Amino acid sequence: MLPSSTVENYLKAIYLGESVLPEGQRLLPMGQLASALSIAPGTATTMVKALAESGLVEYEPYNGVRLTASGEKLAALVLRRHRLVELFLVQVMGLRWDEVHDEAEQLEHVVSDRLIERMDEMLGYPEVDPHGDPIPGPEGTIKHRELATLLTCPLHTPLVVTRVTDQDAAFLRFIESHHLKPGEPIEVEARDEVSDSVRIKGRDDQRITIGARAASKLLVDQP
Amino acid sequence: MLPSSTVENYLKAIYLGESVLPEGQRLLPMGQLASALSIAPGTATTMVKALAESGLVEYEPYNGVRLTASGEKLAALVLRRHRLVELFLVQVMGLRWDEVHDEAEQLEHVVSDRLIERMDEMLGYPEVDPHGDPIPGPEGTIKHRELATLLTCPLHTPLVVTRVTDQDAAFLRFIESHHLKPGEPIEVEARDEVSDSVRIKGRDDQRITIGARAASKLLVDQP
DNA sequence: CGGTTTATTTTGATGACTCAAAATTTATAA
DNA sequence: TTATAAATTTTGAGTCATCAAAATAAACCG
Repeated sequence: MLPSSTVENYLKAIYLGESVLPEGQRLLPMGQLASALSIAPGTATTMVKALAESGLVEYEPYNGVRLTASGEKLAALVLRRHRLVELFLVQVMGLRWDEVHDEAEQLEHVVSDRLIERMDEMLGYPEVDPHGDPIPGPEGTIKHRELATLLTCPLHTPLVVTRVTDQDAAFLRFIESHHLKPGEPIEVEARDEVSDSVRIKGRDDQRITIGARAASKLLVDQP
Repeated sequence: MLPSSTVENYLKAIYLGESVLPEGQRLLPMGQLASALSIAPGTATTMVKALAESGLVEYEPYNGVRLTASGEKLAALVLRRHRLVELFLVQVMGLRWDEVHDEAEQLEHVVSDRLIERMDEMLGYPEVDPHGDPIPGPEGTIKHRELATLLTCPLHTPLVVTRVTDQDAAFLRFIESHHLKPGEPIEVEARDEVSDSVRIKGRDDQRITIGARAASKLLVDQP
């Protein structure tokens, strides 16, 4: 039984949802899953029970859902396809990084293993996609690094943007126009609780202040 | 209302089915449609009635179905995506011509206009796909040429294979291994009713005899 | 603790697509 | 022309994925 696009989307959403959960917990609440997929809560419950039947998830009524080993592998493979496709569309097809997410969202369900491996080869076995998200290997193994956000990183320290965890096209264009794409050097000059903002020194010592919400979506690393 | 993959497949099958019909007729029988799509005859009837509701086809009970102008345009655009994708997979991705049909069968339903136009551009606005099938333009216009098959072409005349109208992978590999791909020079030496076969002189004067069934799938043109 | 809010699950229905098998129509041929 | 064969349509049912709204459980708070 190969999984339907719907099942793949559920697994992917659970995978991504789990990874944002506070340490320890690891059970994704149904409400969160439902809103990630833009479906009614009742629908999520029904589908998750079916996924549990198939051994792809563990389901605890009223508590939430988590992937089993096989569910996680499947989810990682969907993510692998998604991210390789994104990178391919940018690198080979010359599409803009803000327009590839939606396209990949469709392609991830139909692209064959054969084609994906060909893309992987053409791209030189890359480790991250255009947003800095890690690309799982062909076996579904993912190497993930702990990165600080602009809210948690040290101040006045040279850093490099390495990941942008939001696929909204307008946000991505904003990031690009201010030279904050993965790879760009950056330094946090100040954070202010009251104004809910972060001041950044970027390329050519340009200053820019962004909201905490946006800042939390930029992950940085030591250069 | 954008058409579902299912609707696209019906329109494509009707389009292709119509084109093989004996002159004049132009009404595709339900049975043929059903078997082209590998579905039960009753299912075809039901769906076709729905398509007629949407104005995509004309349906005459017990006689068959034909595309309306809008249905034909939609079908041509599906075919455009299918054929551009096939050519892209061969030319850019380096896949074999016998393995791209199935992949394109999936991709044709999800690939965006943006991406298709990009492929078209990268390929230099090609007119035919790897099997010699014509690629409809972005408006759904198709330029089609009358070609003879190996059963109808003149004997002892230099010709060029220009189209192979069968997507079966084994057949395509056979064609390739005997240098009968589109572009190859060829000459029909003899036809024999009794043995139901055709003798061909190909590249380097190599002789090969194939069945009439197979011969009817090779279209040729004056060099 | 007890009442209220919030999250989750259940219930009943729907739409798109499919099948198998029965009923019907059309075509064929003796 | 009339019986038989072949093609087509109808009928009844099933699957998958979804929703809205009612019922229930859990969490929160004064």
